[in-house]
Amino acid sequence: MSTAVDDELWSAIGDPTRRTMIDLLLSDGPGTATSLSRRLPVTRQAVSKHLAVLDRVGLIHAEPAGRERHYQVDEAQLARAVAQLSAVGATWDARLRRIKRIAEAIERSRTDSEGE
Amino acid sequence: MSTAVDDELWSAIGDPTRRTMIDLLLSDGPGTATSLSRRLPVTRQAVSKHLAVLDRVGLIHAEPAGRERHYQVDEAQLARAVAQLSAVGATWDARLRRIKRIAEAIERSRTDSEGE
DNA sequence: GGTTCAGTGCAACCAAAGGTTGCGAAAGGT
DNA sequence: ACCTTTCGCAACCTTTGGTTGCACTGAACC
Repeated sequence: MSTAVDDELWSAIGDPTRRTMIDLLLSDGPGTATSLSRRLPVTRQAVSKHLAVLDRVGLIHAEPAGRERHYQVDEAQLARAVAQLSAVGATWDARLRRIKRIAEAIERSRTDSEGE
Repeated sequence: MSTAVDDELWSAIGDPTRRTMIDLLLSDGPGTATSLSRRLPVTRQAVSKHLAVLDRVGLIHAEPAGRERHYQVDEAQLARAVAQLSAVGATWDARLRRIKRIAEAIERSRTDSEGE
């Protein structure tokens, strides 16, 4: 099912603000806490905390540049996260399909014995 | 990007306990707060709250049966959630690929001008 | 060199969410 | 009738996302 490490990644990308931040870092390239906060409805400090969380799980890494800290997405780690997303999706999808097959089988056997 | 409705679905399936609950409801069929709590590391009340959350966003629905309340996954809604999961995954995947292409292009132009 | 300005980090504080315990109420089995 | 099981509600604790306020540092400008 899901391990502790998986849950860390999940909870990291589960937050809507952090998802948007990853989106921004991917679409606009590396950015700082201040630059990100300008494009988000939260303060710089909130962004800074989120960056710390994402950094801890390895989804991004910082690169000090003078007085700024440039954050950048770790592509390999994000690829891993995406893989886990699709894995859960695939699991649920498969179970939904199985349930549907069973439901259809029941429906068939019910209509088969309808004339009794 | 992400709408408010999307975020509701996300935060619903973002919680590890709720994800496991959905897993259990899919694999073992309908269940009650008590039956689920027996297979989870949390109390019945915690499970009950999660069930309420999942019910509010429509991912599951309850069916009162005597003194019990049987909860069951809403397949259509879960299918929608899965679609959103894979949508985000696909977006990030595409951006990762684009970044990789750009990086390779830069690498090429760098090695081209290496002999100067 | 000193002043000023933008970017950061740290600490205190607040509200919401996940989790717990304790209790009373209602449906079932004996 | 009694006891058990399941549930819902309320109070409480802890974590987390968010805020404000302040002190610090690198860079630019005089």
